[in-house]
Amino acid sequence: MGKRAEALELAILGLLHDAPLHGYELRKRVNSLLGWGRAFSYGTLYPTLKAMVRQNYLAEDQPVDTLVTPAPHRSGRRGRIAYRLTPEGKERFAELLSQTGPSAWDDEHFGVHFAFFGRADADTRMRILIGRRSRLQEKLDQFRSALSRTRERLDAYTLELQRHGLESVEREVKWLDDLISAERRSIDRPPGAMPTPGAGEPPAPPTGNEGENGR
Amino acid sequence: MGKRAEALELAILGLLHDAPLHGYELRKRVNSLLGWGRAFSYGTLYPTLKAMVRQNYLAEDQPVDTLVTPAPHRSGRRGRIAYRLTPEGKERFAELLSQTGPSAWDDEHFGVHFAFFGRADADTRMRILIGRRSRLQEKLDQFRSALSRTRERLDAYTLELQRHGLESVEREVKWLDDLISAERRSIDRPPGAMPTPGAGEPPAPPTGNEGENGR
DNA sequence: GTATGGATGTATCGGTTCGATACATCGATC
DNA sequence: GATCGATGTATCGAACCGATACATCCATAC
Repeated sequence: MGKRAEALELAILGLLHDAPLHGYELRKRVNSLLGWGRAFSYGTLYPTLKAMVRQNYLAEDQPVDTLVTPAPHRSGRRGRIAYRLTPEGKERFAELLSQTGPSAWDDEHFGVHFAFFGRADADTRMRILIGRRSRLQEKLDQFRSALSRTRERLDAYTLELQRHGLESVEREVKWLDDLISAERRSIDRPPGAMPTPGAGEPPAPPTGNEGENGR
Repeated sequence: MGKRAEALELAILGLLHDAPLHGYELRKRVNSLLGWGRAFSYGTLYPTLKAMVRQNYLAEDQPVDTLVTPAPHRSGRRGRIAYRLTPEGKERFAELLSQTGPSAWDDEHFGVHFAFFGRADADTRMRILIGRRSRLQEKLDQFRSALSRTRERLDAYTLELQRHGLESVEREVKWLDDLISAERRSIDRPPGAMPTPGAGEPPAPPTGNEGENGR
């Protein structure tokens, strides 16, 4: 199926879980949900939607030509097709949601999985966070060794690029560490507790995070 | 030609500028040069190399079967093809290097261009940095407006994902600001000055950068 | 009133790019 | 002396993007 379409499938299932949507809106939401990453194109979205209909995860609600807006003199407005989750779709969502392994913590997948963490159980959350962390740790290691191997023969700009890349990954690891310890705390505590490891929340800063969030 | 292959072309020209390399090594260097981003596959590299040979930017040095390593009893070792820059290739490199515009500060392109900043003139550098900054500012704006539009109906995890994404972009803008002011300073100063806006260099920290680079 | 332009919407097509794989040599380790 | 992993070139089918076509709605300006 392709890694990217796999991530898209989860995103679609998750977004349609609460309310039916049509393609255009769906795409906007998917892409703002994963704001930082690459955007999905229609050329990926529509074929994926059709495939999911074929597999019976989704159903199409054709609007026939009835009132979309209760406007007068409506006749043949180009219908917008609302996609709705079937029971099989809900099952599929649960299945994808609970899966751990590389297909959950790869660069392509992690964001979507994280976005729907609220619907996953604590065990799955923890496994994915740990997996993602060690994935990044790997990346960090080869980064550092490549850097130390070639430091002499790099000019200032290339070196700065490497340094910045390294710092970004380090920062992400730190973020994950905070999330992980927040999860651990909420396991020991009543299950109604929220993570909120961000900057600005008064109650329980995760570890020792400086809130140097100027402006 | 495709945006991605365009970036690859510049990377190849830049890496071969000093010394010829063969495909395997070339791929490793390209991908470690742009460490953070997506890696290029052979399925992209080899066709691109062939196209560049066809356009006369590169020449292939077939090793025939001579000594690659001065080992004894050599005969028909599978030759590794070293790619070498032609004069036209050098011209092409200069041309790509000096171009500004979206094709220099897009997500796909910025990293490669920055990596070879040392070979570009100060004017080009500044234009690309400014362009990149405003590109990120755009992204920041739509990020923030999307966030304020939907804040209420987001659960804690989705919100945290958004917050983290936003923070990453903000951090990148800050990085660019430091680079830009370092560039400005080195324009007023003698042209032999180095940027070195990173953490750890004693001389001239760019603005007010905290070096909280623990471990 | 109407045109011009932009947001909303569905859909497809050509070409680019990926991921997996085949194939082959080399050095090491057991 | 065989098995393994790294090095190396190369290709193919499938996945994916980007651009575009087409159509309706609604604002604002003319």
